Amino acid sequence: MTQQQQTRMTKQRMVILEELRNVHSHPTADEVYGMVRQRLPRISLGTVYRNLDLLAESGDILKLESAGSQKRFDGNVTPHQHVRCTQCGRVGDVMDPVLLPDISGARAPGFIILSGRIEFEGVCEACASKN
Amino acid sequence: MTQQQQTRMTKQRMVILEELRNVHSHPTADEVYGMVRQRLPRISLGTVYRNLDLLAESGDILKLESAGSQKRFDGNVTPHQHVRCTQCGRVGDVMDPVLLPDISGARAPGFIILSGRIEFEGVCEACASKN
DNA sequence: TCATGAACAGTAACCATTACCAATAAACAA
DNA sequence: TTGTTTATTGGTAATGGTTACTGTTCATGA
Repeated sequence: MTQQQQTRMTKQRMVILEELRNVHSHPTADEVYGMVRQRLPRISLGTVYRNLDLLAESGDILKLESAGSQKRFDGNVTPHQHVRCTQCGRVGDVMDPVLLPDISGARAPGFIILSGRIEFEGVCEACASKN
Repeated sequence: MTQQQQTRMTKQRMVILEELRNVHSHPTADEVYGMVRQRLPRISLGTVYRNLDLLAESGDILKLESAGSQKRFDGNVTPHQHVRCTQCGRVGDVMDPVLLPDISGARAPGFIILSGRIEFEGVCEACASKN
């Protein structure tokens, strides 16, 4: 990971990052907690939250702020797009990114537009089979 | 508003809808509460939440689920796009919608993609002048 | 005008997240 | 290797947005 002055590579931070990179499920903080606890049973939930924030800030992981009551995290920082299940909130990766059109002309009164992205919505298989 | 069987047009629901239509600020539930309380001082916050959900479900208003800790609401249901200030969460309208590219070919393993939209991020003037 | 039950006000509960603090352990110098 | 510094931890309490509950009220159709 990107080492910065005054940040220490703790075992907890290391394991969180590893677990997140080993998985494609875009887990919530709570789910990360469950994963990490299998290797570090005494880790606290606060530590997980703190490290997820730090890792997102340093750019080692992605924090998916898109809709839903819980935030989700992604160990894959290469550019790609996401679908979110409108029923359960689960997030998946879109295979071939749809090209974002030129947004340089976009204007919004009272705002400076910095970026834009495409957000997909849909239904995951688990939810689809329930209906 | 779209009248449905077994839903009653209460004064509270009416005022919430009116206030939301009179404003372009995409308020949070709490801000709607503040606005409505000037006309109905005894309304409860729970009533505001309940009606915002019902109005969104009936399509009379928009619930902006996009990132941020608080949900925001929009009385303008004609198709348009939004910018969100990454610092304060404020939401603004994009003037001329950027055309969403064809997403019919988008694939995501384990998901059925139903829709896509462009989300803008930026900084609002209030936050920009603070820096 | 009356009867019915959807919706209300007020309040408690919920849940994801953040803050706090004494104890621990990375990182670096000696 | 040992000691010092202080970022980070575990455990827990607090926060804040939202939802659920309950007895009361009032919109609606007969």
